[in-house]
Amino acid sequence: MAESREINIREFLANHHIRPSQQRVAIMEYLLANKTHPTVDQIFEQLSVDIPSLSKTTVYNTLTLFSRHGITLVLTIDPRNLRFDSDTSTHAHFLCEVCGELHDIFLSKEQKEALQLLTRCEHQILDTQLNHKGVCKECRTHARYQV
Amino acid sequence: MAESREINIREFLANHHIRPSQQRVAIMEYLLANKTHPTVDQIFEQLSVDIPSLSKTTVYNTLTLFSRHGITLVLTIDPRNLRFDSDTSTHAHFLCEVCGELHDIFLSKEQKEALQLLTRCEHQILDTQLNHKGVCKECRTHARYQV
DNA sequence: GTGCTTGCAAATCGTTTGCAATAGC
DNA sequence: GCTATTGCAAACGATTTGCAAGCAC
Repeated sequence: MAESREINIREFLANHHIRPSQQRVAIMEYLLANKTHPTVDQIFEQLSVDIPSLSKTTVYNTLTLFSRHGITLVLTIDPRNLRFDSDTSTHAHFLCEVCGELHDIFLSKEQKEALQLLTRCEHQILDTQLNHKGVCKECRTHARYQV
Repeated sequence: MAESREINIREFLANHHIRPSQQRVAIMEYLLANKTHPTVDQIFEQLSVDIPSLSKTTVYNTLTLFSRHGITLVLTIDPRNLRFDSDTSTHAHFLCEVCGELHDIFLSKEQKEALQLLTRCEHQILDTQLNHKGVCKECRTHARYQV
């Protein structure tokens, strides 16, 4: 299982003209398995367990490489850290200002069409991000915050 | 002219329960006059000419205060710096990855309705930002960049 | 063996914090 | 006069850079 997945990832990277080093495969595998928009630190901490020699520089290099090749998104919604997302399909994001959690907001067909209408302008758009901030469902219902 | 504008800004801040200190008035005046989504550094450099004692800490404090009171937006589109915007009306932004310029994208009535449709979800949304990145009109036509 | 990739250490730089001096109601 | 605000200096922390060692074709 894990082995065939790794082979798929190697092929996936190779198809995108990215040499599939151990580190790169591990990072892409992590991103695909953890759709939590991890920070560089989170990726680094987790993967360091299996790859003790891993350097944070390599994580930065790899994520920059992935995003240049369009197989990873760099999310700028969180002013504290960059966040990374291997889901490059059309969706929005919601950052909870109470718990800091970053949620995906998947869009209906109607909403995707609406977004389509919003991605036309005089400039050449290469990337669009729809970012919401506020208080997430969990934090509201659990009333973990004070006004 | 300048004097009456300053008085208006003092009143504007007072109406929002913000004590109108010299620095705060100057920063708000700058933001209203320069709708270029300036960084903290740009605001600081410019205002330092007239207020030599100004501290960058005060610029940070003031902008944080303004955004807490909802009279200024903190834009997170540019991963390099926070950007500030005194135009809190509904509009999108475009960051040119060639020249670094941050442009306003004003929306048609239709587009505003489309965005309205996109700002409904299970969480409590307090702020929404629609961010585009790519190559701006000027950089495309002047072919200042290489592929 | 040549060039790409990695990883260490240091540098960089935007932002935050602690605290004493100051200003404004 | 009292409290809110300012400004300095230091700390912090995310990201970048330079470079030497290692790896893969």
